[in-house]
Amino acid sequence: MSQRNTGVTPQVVNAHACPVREVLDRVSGKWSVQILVAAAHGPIRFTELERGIEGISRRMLTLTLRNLERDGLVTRTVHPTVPPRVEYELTPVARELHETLQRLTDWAERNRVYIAEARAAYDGEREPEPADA
Amino acid sequence: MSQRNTGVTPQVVNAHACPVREVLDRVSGKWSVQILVAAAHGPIRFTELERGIEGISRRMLTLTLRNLERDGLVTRTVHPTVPPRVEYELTPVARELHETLQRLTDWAERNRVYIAEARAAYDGEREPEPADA
DNA sequence: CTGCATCCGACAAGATACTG
DNA sequence: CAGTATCTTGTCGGATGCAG
Repeated sequence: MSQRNTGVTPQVVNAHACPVREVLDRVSGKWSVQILVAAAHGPIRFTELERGIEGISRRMLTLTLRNLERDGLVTRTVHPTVPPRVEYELTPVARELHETLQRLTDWAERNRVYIAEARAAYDGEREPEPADA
Repeated sequence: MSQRNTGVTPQVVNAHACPVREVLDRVSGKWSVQILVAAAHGPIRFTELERGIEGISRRMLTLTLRNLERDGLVTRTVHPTVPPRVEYELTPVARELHETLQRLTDWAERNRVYIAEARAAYDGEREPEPADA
């Protein structure tokens, strides 16, 4: 109970009725998906992820990685060399997820413009003073 | 600039490099998906949603609905009757999304156990004192 | 019935600094 | 190189009350 909960994962979470939310909660972290994508090409090192993701902090990288590992989505392999070398790799399950996410991407791509326009239209109706200063 | 931002939507959002995140951000709201699901069967009224979703507050229902409307995912139809009657319905684009989300659900269903076990195992390794009080 | 405004708590995530 | 610990902040979401 005195767990400080350092971040990211909803540990206690109320039982989800809906399985969709269950997935989303797991992937909804700000960085989870990007890590999944970055690691999709094959084993990748901590620092490579850090530099590859642009904007992520060490903390969030570690945290998110831990959660993915916890859920069995990535494996962590420590090579006991002189300069520590740790590699992360997607598990088969995560690869499936990655493919599914791909579908979402496709949807996003297809409808990006539609949505952007919908937003613009909606926002435009409410702030009808773009005339000038 | 003096927008108070009442909640939910990341208005200003930093340009997302990754389209996946774009979708997720749009759907990652705590209630977005459930509303999408609830409305998938056809036009549905505000109160019906409120009672059907269990646990959602009026505030969040309204806000999430607004966002979905803004993104062109739901349509809002006001029937000018004596007791106001408003119906929400998914747009075709949202229906596509709904189908895609279905894939995610399937993935979740298939691997629910796997993940649960992975978690249990991971957590178990770190708290090896379940002996007794 | 449908919806907005305000206040407030919880938690994810950023910044920074320190270690094996 | 690969983390961990602490502090702070931003934002989501809950509670409540008012209104067309």
